[in-house]
Amino acid sequence: MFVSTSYERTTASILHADLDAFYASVEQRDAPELRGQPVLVGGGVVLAASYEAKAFGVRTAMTGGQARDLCPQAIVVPPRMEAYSDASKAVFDVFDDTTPLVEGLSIDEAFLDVGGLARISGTPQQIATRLRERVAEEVGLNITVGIARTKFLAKVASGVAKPDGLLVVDPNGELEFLRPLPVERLWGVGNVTAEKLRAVELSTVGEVADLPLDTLIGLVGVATGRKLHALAHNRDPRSVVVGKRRSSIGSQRALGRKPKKPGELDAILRGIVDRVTHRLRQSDRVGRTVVVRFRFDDYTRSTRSYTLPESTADTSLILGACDRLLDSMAPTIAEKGITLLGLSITNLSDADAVQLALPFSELAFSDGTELDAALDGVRDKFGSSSIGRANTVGRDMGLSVPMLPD
DNA sequence: TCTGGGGTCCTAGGACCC
DNA sequence: TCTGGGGTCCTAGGACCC
Repeated sequence: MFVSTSYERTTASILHADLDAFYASVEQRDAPELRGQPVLVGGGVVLAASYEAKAFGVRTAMTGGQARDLCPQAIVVPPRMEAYSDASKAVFDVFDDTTPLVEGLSIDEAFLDVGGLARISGTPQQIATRLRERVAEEVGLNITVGIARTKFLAKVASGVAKPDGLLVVDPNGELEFLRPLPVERLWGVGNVTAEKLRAVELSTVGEVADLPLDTLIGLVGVATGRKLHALAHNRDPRSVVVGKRRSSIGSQRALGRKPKKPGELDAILRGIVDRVTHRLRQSDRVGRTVVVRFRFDDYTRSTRSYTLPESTADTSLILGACDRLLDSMAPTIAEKGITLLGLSITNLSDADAVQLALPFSELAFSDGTELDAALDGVRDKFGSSSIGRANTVGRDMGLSVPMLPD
């Protein structure tokens, strides 16, 4: 991982790039007859809606029924996850070609730090304009870009500017931009938190900012309270971080309400385990914690997890753990009925990494020389040119050492 | 025609260790 | 024998995001 320089910025040089109505736009790009039409991706629940559909009030995560009430003429298409994944890769290639400092947030958005590129590529605004043109020409999709001094403001800016827009937040006008915005614009404020805030008559960012920290913590909890307090005061020191890796890989399937035949759940689980372990192996990761996810007929949810003694991507090992977790839930499933089955593998590490533990008693940190010597020893022994994740494990320092090809 | 599919981060209690 | 402080790991659940 590489973190961009964390000096206090004075110029707006962080870009937040966000693909517009991503899944629906890919569908319209690939099927000309869908262009200009209200398009919904996903029938049961709306995964994405084209802007033509959004004009009727359709929103992501609505049920199919609600969406069709609002927009009966909408064309519904099934999701094509692989097409979206390919389109995402093509867009990220353009990002990576723009600056080495790219931090992906999800399949359709990323932060780009263009602070050091003035001499080579021009101002952030010029860079963003070219980026939008390139993504349109080379991938055939629209992106919206927000530009600001901090990540948070850049993301807010892109949200305000979409669709197909570009907005710069002037470093001299940040509070004027921020304070009138509705609280929902704050990162981490969803329905639940927004309701809590609105219940005490707080509706704008400025009103949240004027609240004492302790009051805010009392309303929404410690972690959320501190975060919101900082963001509402326009404090966001986070840098663009390159090379972040996903920390879980999972898959799930909605099952509908119809009664399940004997053995049906086992077969579905088997399919999900196959899919997830295949993706693990493809990305050269192994995982240690198996999380099985359940949703019941009454739409309550539960998870059951089990941590294996060692990380693995082995189908039969993970399937065995899943079977036991499914069995432990069998009485509840029999009683309530099941409508969703899912699996996540977490606690991920690199499949080719060697886990080492170095006793602290053999290390001294006063000037770092002993630590360096120990790490040199590791490099010699394993022929590795880089040391991966380091963490403390009891009285040892744990190291994850990627085994690189010679 | 009621309810995707992929993720992240935080909290809190209990077990366990030194 | 009793008390305790400090820490990690595991499990389960909840909020939030796209």
